[in-house]
Amino acid sequence: MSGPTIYDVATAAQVATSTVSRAFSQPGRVSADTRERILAVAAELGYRPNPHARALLSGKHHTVAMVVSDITNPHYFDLIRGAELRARVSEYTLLLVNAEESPRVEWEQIQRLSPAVDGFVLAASRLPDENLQQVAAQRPVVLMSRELPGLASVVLDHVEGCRQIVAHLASLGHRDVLYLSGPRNSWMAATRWAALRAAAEQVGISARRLGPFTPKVSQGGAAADGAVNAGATAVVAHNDLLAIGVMQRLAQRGLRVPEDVSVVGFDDIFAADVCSPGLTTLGGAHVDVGRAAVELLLTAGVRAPDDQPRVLLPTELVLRASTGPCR
Amino acid sequence: MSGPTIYDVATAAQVATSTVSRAFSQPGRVSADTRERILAVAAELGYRPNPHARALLSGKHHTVAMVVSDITNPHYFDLIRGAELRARVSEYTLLLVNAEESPRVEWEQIQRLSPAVDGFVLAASRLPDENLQQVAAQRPVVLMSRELPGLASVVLDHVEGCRQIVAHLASLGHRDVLYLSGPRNSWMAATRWAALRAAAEQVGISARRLGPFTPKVSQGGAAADGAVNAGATAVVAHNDLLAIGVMQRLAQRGLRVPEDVSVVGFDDIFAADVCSPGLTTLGGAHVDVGRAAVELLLTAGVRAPDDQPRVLLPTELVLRASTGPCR
DNA sequence: CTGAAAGCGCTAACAA
DNA sequence: TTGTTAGCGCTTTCAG
Repeated sequence: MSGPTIYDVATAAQVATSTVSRAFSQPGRVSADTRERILAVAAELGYRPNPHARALLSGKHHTVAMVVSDITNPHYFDLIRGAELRARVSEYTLLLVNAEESPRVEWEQIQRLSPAVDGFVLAASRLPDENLQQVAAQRPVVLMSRELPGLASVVLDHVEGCRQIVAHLASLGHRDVLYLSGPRNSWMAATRWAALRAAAEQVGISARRLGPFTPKVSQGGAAADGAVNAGATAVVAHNDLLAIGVMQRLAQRGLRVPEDVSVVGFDDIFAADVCSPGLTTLGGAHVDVGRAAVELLLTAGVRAPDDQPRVLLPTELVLRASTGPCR
Repeated sequence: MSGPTIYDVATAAQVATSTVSRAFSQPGRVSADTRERILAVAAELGYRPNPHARALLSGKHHTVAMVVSDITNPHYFDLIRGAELRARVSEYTLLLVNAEESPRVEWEQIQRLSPAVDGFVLAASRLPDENLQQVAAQRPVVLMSRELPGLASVVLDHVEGCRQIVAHLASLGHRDVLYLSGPRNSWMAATRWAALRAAAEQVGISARRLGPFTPKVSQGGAAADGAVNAGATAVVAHNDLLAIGVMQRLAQRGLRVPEDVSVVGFDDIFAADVCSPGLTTLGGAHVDVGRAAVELLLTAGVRAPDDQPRVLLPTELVLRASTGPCR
């Protein structure tokens, strides 16, 4: 059932359990040959250290929990991949949990896992600020795609990215952009809208907003109809999924992209490259976001609460066929 | 640091630690009012049971590890989602690990995690049969997208699916199908080839094979060139990613899909629906595969080794524009 | 450099 | 129904 323990190894190797323990955790503090003998015996017996027992005493679990606000969204998979990658490098285990877009579920999961992990990386957390602060008081936390003063975070530079989007659209002659907004409690949605609006003002064009929409393909229909009704010449959808849904509905209604309406998305998911027309979208190294978040968590050591790093990764406006000159 | 323990709760509630323990794990075996008092005190103190301590003694970890052969492949996302979903229902934690297409990494990860989880679900495992048997000897295991006598498994019915593909192609007048094969150590690749071949024979057309190819978009170029060189009129790619890569290369070379070559994929990933032409592909409820695998694992209880369930889920041939009459 | 012994937080007999 | 008492497998003082 549950394999050999250090006792078995100690007996077989004729040493004390503590020596076996040291042979594994502090190789320096055991003489070379005893250690060798122990390792040999351990290997022969098929001994595996029990992570639970280890964690119980040491308080180190070698585990980080990643909470994703909606595991359904393909965009998050790059974050997950990056996080998994970085965790593995340090021989940490990545625990994946889905919050199902529900702050309550997110909170419960975090509370449940809290005593068993070294820290949390939260992807696009939907928790209110106060709750985030509470979590941070218990365990190291790194936010992804969200910022909060006092907490470490990794985000793509959407302010700059939105500026690029608006500049691109303006250069094509558009005098107005319509933002199809994401979920109400999404920090990202608020950030993008603010950035879009500011950028628009700066170049002297108007910015409007519609929504919120659940950022899925299926919601694209409603969003598209709203956009048409608003007489938009250029729409910026909260993410690529929504953008693709918008394009599908537009095509269905006989409107051409980009001749009648230009469409821009966010995330640069794989589908944005293969759909037609190809979707102009704000991409970035999402894998690096995941990677950096775990990196920050693992090195969280001794940073003061008022000295939490905010990592800003560059975005990249990927131009494809969905944007064109204003009609 | 590490919150209150049952001792703190016991003291505060004026009961023994065992009573506190019972109040949480066997609510029935404690009088209603003492339990209520305990829970109240626990809540007030912010007590959270420590999963490690619990696991150490009980041997139940409430955790299942999911090992994915290549987390890069979007197809697995559905499996992951399904697994996460089912795990959550039973308040199990899903531990996600990536094997990076390497049997060695896969083996090491499994060994490392083995003492800390209740079982494994292995997605498209690349391990040789013997290793799988060894793993199964230590812990309950459920295979996804792979079968092995003596082990529980959940797979889509590719035999039937391949028959549908071949029938579809034959009905369009194709007299030959070319399978662009997946990785050499992929059970799926072998299964698909065997099924395709058998189905082709049955309807009296020829089947050929090229590869193996790493099933990524980037490999589609080589696969496409090989297919053209072989004079194929219909190709069946190991997955949608490869199929999309093939279509891109074909377009680049001025060949039309489906007029010159029909293309079929596997998995029905999101991109298959939005690429152009839309990709005909063998889909299925992948989320259910993930769900069923975890389900099987959690109910693994007392099944004999020779009585391991093999769940076969239906496939569905999704017809899109990439297949057409033979030229 | 190595051994003895005391727990980490919790559960599971066994009593009461 | 509740309390007492051993541990689960490991790390970590503290001696030797």
